[in-house]
Amino acid sequence: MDETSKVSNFIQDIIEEDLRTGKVNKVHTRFPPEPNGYLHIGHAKAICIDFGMAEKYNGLCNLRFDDTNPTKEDIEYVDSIIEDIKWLGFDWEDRLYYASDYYDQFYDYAVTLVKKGLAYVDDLTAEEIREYRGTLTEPGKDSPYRNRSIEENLDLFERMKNGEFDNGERVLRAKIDMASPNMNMRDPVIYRILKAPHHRTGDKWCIYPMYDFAHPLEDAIENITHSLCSLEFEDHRPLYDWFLEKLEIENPPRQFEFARLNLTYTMMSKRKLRNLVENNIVDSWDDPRMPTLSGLRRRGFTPASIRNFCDLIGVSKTYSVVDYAFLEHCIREDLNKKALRVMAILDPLKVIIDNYPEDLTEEMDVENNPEAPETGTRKVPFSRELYIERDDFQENPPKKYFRLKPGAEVRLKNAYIVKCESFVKDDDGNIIEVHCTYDPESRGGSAPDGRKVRGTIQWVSARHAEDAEVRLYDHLFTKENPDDVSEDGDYMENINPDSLIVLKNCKLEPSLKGAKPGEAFQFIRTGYFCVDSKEYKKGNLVFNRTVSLKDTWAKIVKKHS
RNA sequence: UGGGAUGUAGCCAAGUUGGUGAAGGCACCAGACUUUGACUCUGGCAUUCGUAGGUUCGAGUCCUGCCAUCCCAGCCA
Repeated sequence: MDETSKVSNFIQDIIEEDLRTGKVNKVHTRFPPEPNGYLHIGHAKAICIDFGMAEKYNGLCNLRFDDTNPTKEDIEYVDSIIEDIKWLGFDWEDRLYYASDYYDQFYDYAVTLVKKGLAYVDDLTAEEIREYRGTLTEPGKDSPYRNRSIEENLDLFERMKNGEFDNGERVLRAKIDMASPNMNMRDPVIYRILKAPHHRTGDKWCIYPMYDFAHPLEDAIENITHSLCSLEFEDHRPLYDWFLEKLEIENPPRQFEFARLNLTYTMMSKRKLRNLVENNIVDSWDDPRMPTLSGLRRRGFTPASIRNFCDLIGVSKTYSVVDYAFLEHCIREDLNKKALRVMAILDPLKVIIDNYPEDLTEEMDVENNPEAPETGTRKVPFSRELYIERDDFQENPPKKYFRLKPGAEVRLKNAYIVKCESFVKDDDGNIIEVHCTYDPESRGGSAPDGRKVRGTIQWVSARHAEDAEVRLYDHLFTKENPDDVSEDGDYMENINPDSLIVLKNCKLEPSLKGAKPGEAFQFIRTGYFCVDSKEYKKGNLVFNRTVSLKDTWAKIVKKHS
């Protein structure tokens, strides 16, 4: 994608070697999601690797839904997965496939195995199969049905297909080695009876292939050259190769495994993410705090930032946990170039310029993005009563506080230099109003006498301000590892109670009134924000904080406290 | 105590057949610049590659032992 892809990784090394030796002529990969949940940032890594490797070496990458378990899968997930991959910017052209497209072929392959004496129908119950399998340190033992005749197996398997048996009554197993130190080779089940309608094949089938059987075959059918998956499938590779060998597949695909993505303060398990939704810890799969692609999208992350992130973290076989700050860096880097700068006050404090005419409004010129001068400028109204950020005034400030303080000057960005003359407190001692005078000679923000004003703050004209709700998001968990829990607790105890802070009384510059979902803004000196798409549909103007700006001052304050 | 894998800075991660300098990024620290305490820029940040030995003129790269961590006993993927 960019200059960083120069850095090599072991998969590139393999592909380059294969291309060099002529082992393969054209790289062909696939991304094979099971449509049983929403895609998350961990899938984005896999997508970037699968599609990225094909792209880099002028090959092809298929999108294939691995839909071999109708009890867990749904069309809803198919749709969301397609939307998310498109959003990331990858294209599979006309190569959208489903494992269910190959059910007839899988069945034939299974029959072939039976005919070769390499598969048999087992009548053991699930419970018995588990007992016969042995343990990690003890070998398993053969099922009493292991040596049925080929004819009987053929007959039984066909009757399984015809629906003559109930769920769980019989399975088809590969005949390999019950004493193998690799559990996956102890006569794995390859077909089970599942009397459940499938979202694509309806009720045509009541037996469904297992992943281990289907995967190498669908890869072979699609002429996949490099079947990339995550580390936990390493133990399955001998089985993957076994099927291809026994079924005499020519130019068989090969499987390579890489480490999946882990992020600090984040969980990737589909099951746990589902729990968050079901327990109303978040309000949906696309809650902006979720690591799902739909959540990140709603939060304001761009496809470019996520792809760049996936590029930068690299590919290896080392178990790793990437710092969330790395993701934040990537989105800041992208948005710094793209986001329009605007002024917004999240926690307003009224400022009155005593020597400014009551009913005057001036239109101040403000640059849209200094990082992209071609975006030009806009007019922002200025008047006697303004709002500034409550943080930007302090009665008794610490040293080196450059913002507004009694008797001192500060620059209102692109407007005037003002001096704090006095302030008003309510009965509880809260500052409710700051009175200033302005220097009429400093229009635009610079003083003709050349005096230096160190602090510059944002402002919004009170009578022109647009009211809006702003949602500040933070990590969903308080611990880097959400599963770092006490004796018999679970990750729920690490939920961050402040992961969402809703601010209802925010004052925005009037140009924000027309903001649309998908537009990125930098609220100057605060952070990057976007319009919440769901609230927008309901007619509400709500901004989500994508990520804050880096805050050196906060660091200094923290260090001295 | 079976099998498979992995161990390079706080984090991610390059290190091709062993050969003077242990890439790069994030984070962090120091400084410059600044009408965003942002951005940008400059400098710093592993005498050492899990560990103990061995081979070698020379090892992160080869050999041996040990240690640590992860994965596997679904009719899930």
